[in-house]
Amino acid sequence: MPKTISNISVDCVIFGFDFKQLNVLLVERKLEEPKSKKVLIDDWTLVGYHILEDENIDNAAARILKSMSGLDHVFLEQFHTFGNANRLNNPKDKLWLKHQSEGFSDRVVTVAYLSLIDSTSVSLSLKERNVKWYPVNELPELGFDHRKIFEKGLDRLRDKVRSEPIGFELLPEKFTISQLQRLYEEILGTEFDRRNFRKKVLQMKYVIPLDEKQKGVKHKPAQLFIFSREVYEKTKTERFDFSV
Amino acid sequence: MPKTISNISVDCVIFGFDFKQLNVLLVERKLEEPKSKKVLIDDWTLVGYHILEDENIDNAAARILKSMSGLDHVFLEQFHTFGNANRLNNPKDKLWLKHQSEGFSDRVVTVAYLSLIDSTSVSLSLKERNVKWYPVNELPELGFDHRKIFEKGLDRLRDKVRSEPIGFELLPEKFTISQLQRLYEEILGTEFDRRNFRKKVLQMKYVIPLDEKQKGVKHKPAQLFIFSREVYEKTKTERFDFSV
DNA sequence: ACAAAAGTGTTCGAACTACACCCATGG
DNA sequence: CCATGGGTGTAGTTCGAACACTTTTGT
Repeated sequence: MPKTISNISVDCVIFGFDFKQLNVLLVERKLEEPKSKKVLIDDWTLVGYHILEDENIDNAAARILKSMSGLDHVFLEQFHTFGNANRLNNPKDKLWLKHQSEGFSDRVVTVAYLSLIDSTSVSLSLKERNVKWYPVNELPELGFDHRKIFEKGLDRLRDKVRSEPIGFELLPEKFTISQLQRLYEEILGTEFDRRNFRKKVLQMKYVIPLDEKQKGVKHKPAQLFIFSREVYEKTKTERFDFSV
Repeated sequence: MPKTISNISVDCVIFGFDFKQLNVLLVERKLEEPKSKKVLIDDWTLVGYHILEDENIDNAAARILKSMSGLDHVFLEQFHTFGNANRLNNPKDKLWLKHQSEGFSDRVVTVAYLSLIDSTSVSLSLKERNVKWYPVNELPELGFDHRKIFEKGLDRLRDKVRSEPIGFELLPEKFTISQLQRLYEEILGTEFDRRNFRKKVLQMKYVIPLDEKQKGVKHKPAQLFIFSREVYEKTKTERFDFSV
């Protein structure tokens, strides 16, 4: 294992969408008393790790994301750095850090990343550690200050999704308009009128209709679309608001 | 001097507005060869410093901001963390760090903050170190990677100003509508129609007209307004866009 | 045939754009 | 009295909200 920097880490809030719910990827954190097998810790955390010497922090996040999901080149963006002096001070976290004994400091600043992945393209079965998708509304107990980090990541996702077409990162390459609508409704916690939503999406020149339909559904198959970042970058315009 | 953490720092991009231009606060970085008086370094940096042991990073930023401006309780928000492994690797920066000899690491991760201050309420004259407002379009050479940090801070300001009423932080408590307009035009680099801008601002219930006019101007004195964050928080509504 | 989701158009009000003339003050 | 910026209204257009029925497929 290459040497790490003891007081700087990276944590990733990785979102996925299964066409029903918005989910976040968590890793189980479990610690047993060696002899008695008494469970000392059994909760969940975001995926994260310390950065390596001579490693850029963006690269550290990409490395960690890849190690968990197998994915490369997906949406990954820093959103906040958490550095309160006492953020790892609760007993469970101190116990965990002591047992890890990998030379981590007890004053760790962590840089948090938002990641959006097409969870249909990922299978988690291979992992040694227990890794699981949890619906964002039904999270288990989280270790460290990861509840707070998660909340801020979700806030950031909600903000960004409102002003930039990043929702597509959570869908497969080809998607239907109502999948897109359900995604936005899940993220924002609202409902949209189907006709108006469709009208709005069809105006977006970067959402491109295919000559192709859904298959194997037991209702009228929907048309498939792809998102073109290229068209988006070419046609985007600035917008002035600071709402009334 | 209390002990600092050698590899974590804070840098503040502090914006001010003088009713003509958007400015940023810089500190001179000067180093002379002790004997020959030859100037080895003479450039500028953002204001920043290492965080202290047991100090929250937000508090570090507030401390640094106060030490430079004398101001407390102003807009201050983390916007990005810069942690490339080689960010302090150029010769001037290495030289500077060596001469500082305060036990700083050569691999420093810095958490950058955006700060908006009413520069009419600040006088810089008292400072020992050379501190100066520079128009954002006429910056001198910046040390370290501070040019990049500044650019990202300005981007963030432009983003935020579009969706939240934070521009008011750059104005005195009482301001006129055309001061507000000039501010937005400076930040966004655009021009607005005077009548439409006024109409839009008057719709905002959180911009409150006073029974008071400008004094000492050699034209028709303008009405003064104040911004009410309280009214804003009460009346704000979410907005869905991801623009066409 | 039925269940399930896809697809489609119109009307109304709100908001945005463009645009030109008179007013109050200091010098 | 002149220079400077303050203050005002209207018409045309675009954009968003509300709302119901028909179509296609699998079972």
